[in-house]
Amino acid sequence: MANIHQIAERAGVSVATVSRVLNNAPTVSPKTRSKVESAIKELNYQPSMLGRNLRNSESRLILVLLPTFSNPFYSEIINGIQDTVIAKGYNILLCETDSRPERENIYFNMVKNKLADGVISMDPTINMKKLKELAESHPVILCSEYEEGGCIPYVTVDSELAAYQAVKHLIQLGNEKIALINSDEKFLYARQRRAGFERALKEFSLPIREEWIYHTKGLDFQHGVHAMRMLLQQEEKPTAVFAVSDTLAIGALKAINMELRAMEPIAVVGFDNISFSSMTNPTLTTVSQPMYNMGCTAADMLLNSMKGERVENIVLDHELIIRESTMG
Amino acid sequence: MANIHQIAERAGVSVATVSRVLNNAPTVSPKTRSKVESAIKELNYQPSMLGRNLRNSESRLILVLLPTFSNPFYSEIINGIQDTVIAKGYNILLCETDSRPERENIYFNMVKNKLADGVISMDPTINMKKLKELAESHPVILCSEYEEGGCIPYVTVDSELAAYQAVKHLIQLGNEKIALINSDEKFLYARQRRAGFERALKEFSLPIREEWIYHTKGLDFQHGVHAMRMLLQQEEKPTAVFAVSDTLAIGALKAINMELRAMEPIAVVGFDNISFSSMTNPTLTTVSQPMYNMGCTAADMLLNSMKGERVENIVLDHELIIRESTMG
DNA sequence: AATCAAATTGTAATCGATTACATTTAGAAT
DNA sequence: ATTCTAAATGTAATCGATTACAATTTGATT
Repeated sequence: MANIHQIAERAGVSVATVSRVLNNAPTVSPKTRSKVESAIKELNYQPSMLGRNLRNSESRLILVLLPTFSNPFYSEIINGIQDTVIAKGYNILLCETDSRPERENIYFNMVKNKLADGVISMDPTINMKKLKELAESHPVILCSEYEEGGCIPYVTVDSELAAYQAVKHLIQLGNEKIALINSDEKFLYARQRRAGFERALKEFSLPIREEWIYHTKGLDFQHGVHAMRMLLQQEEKPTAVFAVSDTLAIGALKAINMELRAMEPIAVVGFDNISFSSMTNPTLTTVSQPMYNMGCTAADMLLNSMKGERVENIVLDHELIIRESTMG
Repeated sequence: MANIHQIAERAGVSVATVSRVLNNAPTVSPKTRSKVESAIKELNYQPSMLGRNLRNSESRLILVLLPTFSNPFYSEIINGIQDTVIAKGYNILLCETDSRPERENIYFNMVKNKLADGVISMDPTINMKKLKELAESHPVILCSEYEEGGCIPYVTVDSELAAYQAVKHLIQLGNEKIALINSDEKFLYARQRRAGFERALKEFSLPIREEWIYHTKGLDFQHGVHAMRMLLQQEEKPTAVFAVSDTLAIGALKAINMELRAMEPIAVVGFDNISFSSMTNPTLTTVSQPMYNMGCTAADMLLNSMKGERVENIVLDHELIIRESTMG
């Protein structure tokens, strides 16, 4: 592959002029420009990003941290990020941390090593202390999961309110025995959704019963199945369930289908509106997060932050999507 | 951020020695090494990948092309690729082409520009001509979708055989009216799965009826729903369906549930064994592809190819997973 | 023709690492 | 003490681009 010197030689100009043509500098005469352009064509030249990146001290790569590829929730967000950054000449380096701390270090180093110009983290399990340290010297944005009162800008939805509305919906349907399938409350979103759950119960003077609150060890379908099985073993069974993730809710639906063929149905509400949620039987009532838009927003915020602008936190709107799982 | 010269100065050695320490060269004396190491610690130094990459003329990035994030089939493969390449000090640049040709060009240029050292393509819609051109000068591996008799090494499963076995399973269950929900037959896998479908029918002297073969315009659930609706409008309805993707099969299941509450069930077989396929109601009989392993294999092949080794095509084993959707 | 400012082009330093080759040092053998 | 070899270290070129600054060209004006 040719380099810039060979182009310069071929076109009979200096490397500076070739570089100017490559970067559309206005001070190149038309004749010179076309000489250079034809040399580029003849030698099938592509400027090396390696040289350019070193000189410009940037990689034009955005690091995106996510806990797992297997939750479709993240796929949509990634779509938004990708569309936004590509339009600005950036690309994304997708990194699944799998909640493994040693992976985290690899990725943090990539930023320090200048292999990435900025970071969008969607990983609730991330080491916040280290991330904050990184954020002091590099652009970082949190997407979906964030830190209250922290210094890293974020885009998210109002989880507490959404949970409140979801549970209120269940109550207004006549349910008085409502269970919560939550993930680990070390995550902020889990604490917030629980808070919304409790606010709704209190507002209608319903008791909060610990035996109807189940904490899962992960967000996979199977965890939802298991959680629901445990809830169904209670002597007094709940009549409705709010799960903090669609994957859990879909697992719960599965468990209900398996265990209770003949019994009265149990209402289920999920969270995220992943595309599967309209394919289940019954279809799933859920809180729709604007995932694609959240991705775009996070990317815009990061790009602005990289330009040195101050960016404000953003809370996007959610929406309760009512489907069959809460319609008897 | 400090650079190698500052470390050299601080440690009282030359940059060459610092570089040797960084790269674990055996010819550095223990004293010198520790001097350098403490300088590195004191200045909190991280070597710049930009400089290193330029000098070594590599990016240690692998480009992975996929048509979409929204099909979970790809998520698992990516897991395998990521685990494999990370272990060798590489990272992946995930690129969703969305079947948009202009995106393709961006990505091809990234390789020519040295922003990526090699390519794994899982995109059936890719411009094969351009990819072959690229493959002449850069390492490229095809994963899942490939080109028969082409020159680019691939890893895949035997789609024709798997489809044959899936349809044979339906026939042995007593079904004589079997429909096919296929995607566009411009894709090799679609042609192969159709061939397997036809082989099974012929073997049992069943007619191939064009009105029971539906071609979708995509792989989303909704396409499966629509396809099944069309099939159910036939005056003579099929009693079983083979869909070439789990997403289509799950959509078909949904359509069956919606349209036929009281009728005798229609057996459904899918393809891929995505995790959601065990959460549907009924659970889905499907052909399991070793997705994680396929990712690992593709990554290994690419890494070997980058080392200059010749790599052979690999066909991995599949397995028919029988679940409720073919159990009456 | 001479002068001058503006437009264009070139020279060479620079980004931060690696490494071939040259040089110095250490330690053993005489 | 001298010589020699092996080990350790240093010097400087190199990868391929960008860009400040210098130098040259152009063309209008007098």
